[in-house]
Amino acid sequence: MGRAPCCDKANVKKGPWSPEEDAKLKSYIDQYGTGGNWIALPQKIGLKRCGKSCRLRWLNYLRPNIKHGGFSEEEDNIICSLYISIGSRWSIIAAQLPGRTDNDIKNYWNTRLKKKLLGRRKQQQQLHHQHQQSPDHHQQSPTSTSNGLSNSALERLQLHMKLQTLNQNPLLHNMLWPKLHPFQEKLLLQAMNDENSNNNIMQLPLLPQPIMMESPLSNIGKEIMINPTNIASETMAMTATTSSNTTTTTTTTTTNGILDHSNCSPSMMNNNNINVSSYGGAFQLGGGDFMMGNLDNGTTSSLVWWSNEFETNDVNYDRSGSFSSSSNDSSWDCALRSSDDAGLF
DNA sequence: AATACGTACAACCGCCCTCAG
DNA sequence: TCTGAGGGCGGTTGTACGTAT
Repeated sequence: MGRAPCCDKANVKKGPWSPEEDAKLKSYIDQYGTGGNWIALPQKIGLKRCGKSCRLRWLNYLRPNIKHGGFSEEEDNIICSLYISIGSRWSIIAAQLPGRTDNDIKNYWNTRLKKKLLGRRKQQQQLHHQHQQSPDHHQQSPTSTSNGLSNSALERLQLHMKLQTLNQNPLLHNMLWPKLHPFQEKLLLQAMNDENSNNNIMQLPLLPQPIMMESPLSNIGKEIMINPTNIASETMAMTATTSSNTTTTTTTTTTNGILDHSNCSPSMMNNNNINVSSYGGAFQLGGGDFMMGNLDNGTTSSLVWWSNEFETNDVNYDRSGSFSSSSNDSSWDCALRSSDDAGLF
């Protein structure tokens, strides 16, 4: 049985609010408050509006001290930082920006800030996806990418990547990403901890050993070890270890597979460890930027990394690879390929 | 001047959560 | 414990306005 509607939709006005309606609503709430019942409110004041519509109008436009437009650089920074760490939880983000509403921030993000930060890459991706939608390619869900990550998660990764790049240039970093207020830093850390506690955390110690990884689904030893010195040019050895067996696969890359961990973001490194949360990390491998993340589509789980197109637009920088597993302890597929997009192999 | 296209944003939709009965 | 109403929230749509052709 379906839920009863909150109002009589046939007799409810929709669309933009008139100044008269605004005045009625504001005047009543100023005088009596909302009374804790938005559904009953429009009848009380003779408005042919849904209670939810009244609530939205009040919260987003009529209540005092609401700011519209004119987002500052600092606000951009806060929105971006929080989006990276907690995703599209607009109400939480709005709570950190006095006078801003979740709707306002959401609109600002979707129409301007996202384009400002990701515009170039987005265009490239759209072109690429158009290419991929040929009959030879798999159909993709409109809300997911080719590797199964949600658009939101991918955007957050892309933004994180952008931040890593900027972090390597103190001048740019300071210009574009002003230092966060200590409270904002605390909030970020808290949000990240909350997220980490609910997901697989992977430690990526940089040790002079071949790349190794264990199944994200395995309960033991979730870590990847990456050789920080030269990995043989043109080839890369990988060992995938699961809880029940170990297989080794050697694959080739089209470029020198030299890991330059000196370019890892300081925020991602701690005593030679790279901490990767559920939404991934970033590092450089042989001149190309990589992002890494754990993805789980319900039936399979895998650690995936993919490259970020560099400003050179040189396709030689585009590489991606992934590990995948179909069950907790089954064998793994490992691959690294020259590509401009990520994917499972 | 007319039309097409792009952008910004207000508002709606519907799902999920909370809580009272 | 269950159920349903109300509130909260994120995603999406509709439309007005600006710009390009």
